[in-house]
Amino acid sequence: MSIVDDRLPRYQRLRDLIAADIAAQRWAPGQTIPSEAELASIHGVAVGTVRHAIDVLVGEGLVTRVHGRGTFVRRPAFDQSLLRCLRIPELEPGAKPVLISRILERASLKASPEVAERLELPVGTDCIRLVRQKLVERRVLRGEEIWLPKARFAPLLTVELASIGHDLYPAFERLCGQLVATAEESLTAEAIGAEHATLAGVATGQPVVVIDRLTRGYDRQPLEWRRVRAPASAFHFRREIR
Amino acid sequence: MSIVDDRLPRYQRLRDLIAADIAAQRWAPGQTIPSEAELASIHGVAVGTVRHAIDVLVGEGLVTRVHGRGTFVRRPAFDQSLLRCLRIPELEPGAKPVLISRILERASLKASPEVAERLELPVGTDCIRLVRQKLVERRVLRGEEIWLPKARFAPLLTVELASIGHDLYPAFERLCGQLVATAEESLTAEAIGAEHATLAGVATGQPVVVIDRLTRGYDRQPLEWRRVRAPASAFHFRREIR
DNA sequence: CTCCATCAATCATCTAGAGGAGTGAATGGA
DNA sequence: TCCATTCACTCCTCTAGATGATTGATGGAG
Repeated sequence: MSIVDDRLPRYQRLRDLIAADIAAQRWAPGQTIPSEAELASIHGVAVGTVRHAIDVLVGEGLVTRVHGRGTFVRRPAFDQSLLRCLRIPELEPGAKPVLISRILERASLKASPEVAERLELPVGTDCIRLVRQKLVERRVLRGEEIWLPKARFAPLLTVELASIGHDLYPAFERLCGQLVATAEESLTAEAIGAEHATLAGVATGQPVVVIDRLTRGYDRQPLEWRRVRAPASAFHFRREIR
Repeated sequence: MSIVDDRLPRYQRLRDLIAADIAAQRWAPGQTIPSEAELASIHGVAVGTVRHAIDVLVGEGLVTRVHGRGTFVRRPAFDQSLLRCLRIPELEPGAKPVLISRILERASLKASPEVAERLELPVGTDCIRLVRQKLVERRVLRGEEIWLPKARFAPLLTVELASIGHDLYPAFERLCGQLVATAEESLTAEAIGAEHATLAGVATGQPVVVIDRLTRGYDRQPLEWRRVRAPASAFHFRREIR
């Protein structure tokens, strides 16, 4: 797949080798990779060079170091998702709100040109479409339309809806063996059309934020395309510029 | 101001020292700091430790390294601003659109509770309020309301409006000697009220994005609080999650 | 059983170098 | 004048260690 370029510095080549091993799931997410001393002796370089390579991987978010324990393959940080910028209404002070999800539709469909482009598939490829709401205490937090390539996610069509659960990514892993590695998100806002208003839980014409998410596996292929609509009033995003 | 903590590792202390010198404008933005070898001999540490300290500063965006030339004090990257996510309508293909700004109001006012909180000033402190539009070929791109502490920005009240120019931050520097170091931005969306619709160039009730920006100087004090409204249809933001 | 000291494994910090590679200015010949 | 070479300066890569800090497991004392 990815050939290591001899002209690169050693720490870069080492980074590529380790990254390839992670991609090949040689070490599962949450588990440690070999210790720095081990990697140094395996690859015949100094520990400093191994540290440099791992520094790069840490910067890229592929691994995390824990002092005294080891270096761990990291799961992607979905707590940084734009979806986390949707304020959850606090019903009772102190009570932890419970997020429920309700799947309203599940169907096998052919990829439209738009879906095909997003999922990087030929038009007409078999796909799965899920329509889902996220709820907090019976109130709609957001509405979601999800597209998945059927080839990878066929089990989702046949299992009981209840067994999918409220979080999709664990289900991807449990039922279909698909691990999420990265995601790209984009954000726009619009006045919601009648066709989406009910799903998002707002009145037609109200302002909503539209969050698109494309998740990719460790092989960099698209796994899921999702379009989310939520009331604009609930959305608040912050960032720092330096 | 900031006391260097002896318990911290050397590279961290060194980072703090260098950062303090940058904050004190000992080296101007765009200029080099002393070479790694020099810093090592000045502070009596190994070059590796200096490199580590500078690695941290690079990660924080305070400096940039250029191979063979030196390490430079960096200006903040405002090309990452959310304001850059506003699509500029392309009127003629190939033609580079010209951004014009028009100051509609300029006044000296007392800080309201909200303004005071944002600028971290006592309520009632003298401030300057600017109301401004950004235009592309006579079309409104966004509307802005800007608050500045009068103590730092008094010259802006008396100069000719034309001499402020289209970009605010160069004017801050040129006319008031104020350098922008960092900014915090936040984003929400709403249906625009009648009081802001004209400024933002949209009809009342249309969806707009609201971008708040607080800029700070190298002394970490707030310099400017700005609230921007722009048509939601023009806004598009992307990010990657790893 | 609980608490605490010990210990091995692991990452973190730091040193002191050698040699490589990119940059820009000075130099000198065509 | 123009261009290639040289050279000093800078950051970059890499080595081979020593020592410190953190963690989790183990085993003994109370």
